[in-house]
Amino acid sequence: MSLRMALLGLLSASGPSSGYDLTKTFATTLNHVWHSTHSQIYPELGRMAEQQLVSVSEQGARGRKTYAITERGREELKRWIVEVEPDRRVRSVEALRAFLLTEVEPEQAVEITRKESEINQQLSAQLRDIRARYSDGDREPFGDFAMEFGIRRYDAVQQWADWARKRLESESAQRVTRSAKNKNRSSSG
Amino acid sequence: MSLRMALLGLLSASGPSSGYDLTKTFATTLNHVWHSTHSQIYPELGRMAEQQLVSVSEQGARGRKTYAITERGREELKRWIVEVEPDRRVRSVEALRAFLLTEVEPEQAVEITRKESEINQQLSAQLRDIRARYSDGDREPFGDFAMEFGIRRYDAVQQWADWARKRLESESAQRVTRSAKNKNRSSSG
DNA sequence: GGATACATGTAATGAGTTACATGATTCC
DNA sequence: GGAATCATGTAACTCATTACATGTATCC
Repeated sequence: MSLRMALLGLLSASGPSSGYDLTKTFATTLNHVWHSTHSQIYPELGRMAEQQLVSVSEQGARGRKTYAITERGREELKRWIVEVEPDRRVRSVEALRAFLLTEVEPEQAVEITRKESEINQQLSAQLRDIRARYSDGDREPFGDFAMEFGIRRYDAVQQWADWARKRLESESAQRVTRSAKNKNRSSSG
Repeated sequence: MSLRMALLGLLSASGPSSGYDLTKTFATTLNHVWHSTHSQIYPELGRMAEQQLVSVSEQGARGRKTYAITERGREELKRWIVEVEPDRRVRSVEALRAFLLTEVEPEQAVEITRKESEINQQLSAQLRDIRARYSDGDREPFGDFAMEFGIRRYDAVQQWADWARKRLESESAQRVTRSAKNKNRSSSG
């Protein structure tokens, strides 16, 4: 249902749009929220039209269909937001990698956390950028809460990665120190 | 591949286990990392055995099969961790709800953020608990990085929810103040 | 006339969920 | 003997990804 609700939310907030328009929004803003692509979006819009959650409000050039949210669609959306218990089952590749981090050589683990920090910093910056552009009048009314959510999540992962790298490096340092001591002991014994 | 790598990681770190054992670990610790259940785990172990990433090291009572990671499995696991670029496509119901928050009445939005904060606090506490028990000797060697990751992520969402609730409440307050002023104006005019 | 962007679709495959199904052992 | 737990499996369905497929309008 999430893809469906994301589509209804966009149609509600930004007004009537084509599948093509919606796909572009999914590729930019919504990419930080709920990823999807046209091969999922077009058939879903079709099913939603069948069920009268949206209507084809206009047919334009190049086969363009403009969809609008219906009253039924709006009701469904609101009902879902307040009534449906969110699915909290976690499936996070980042968390899994964290889980598996000690399976590889310490130097490789350090490199992974370094990269993870870098990428999450970039993603956070990307979102801050989108937010800055929105604030300049171009503002969609409902973006703020989601952007803040995304920024905080990316920042948290970045901070985790920095913490993990430091921990890995201090462990390596201890190992080096220990092996240096062993060397001294064996050469002096 | 993620389910497969989670299974290889568990077999590598905790030693030979049955599908049943692995399923229990998925239901507890790994639930905060990569959710899965027996109906996915059993067939996957079968496919992994076919491909010699694991071997059936023992057959016990009640049809119990104990799987062990093979050298090939270990290589595959390490290769995946360091070489395979993680899929960063986001699909987060929490972020989506944040996105849709302004579609419902302010009071409902406040209630949603209140609940979100509460639940994430509980999830964070749950993980801290698991970590505390691990520290008491029972320690699996590789849990720390993933637990820290999960705790930070839950805490970030909790903090977002608190921030969002405050923002929603101050907006409501402003609306109330404004409507009170309008009332005064109309009654005095 | 050719490149680019607009615009929509479908088919095959893979991953994940829910429900169904069965049987063995242990504890009381 | 009955309940609980151990233990493994499969089938139907939904959701998501990748690749294939086609055609139009605009800009240069």
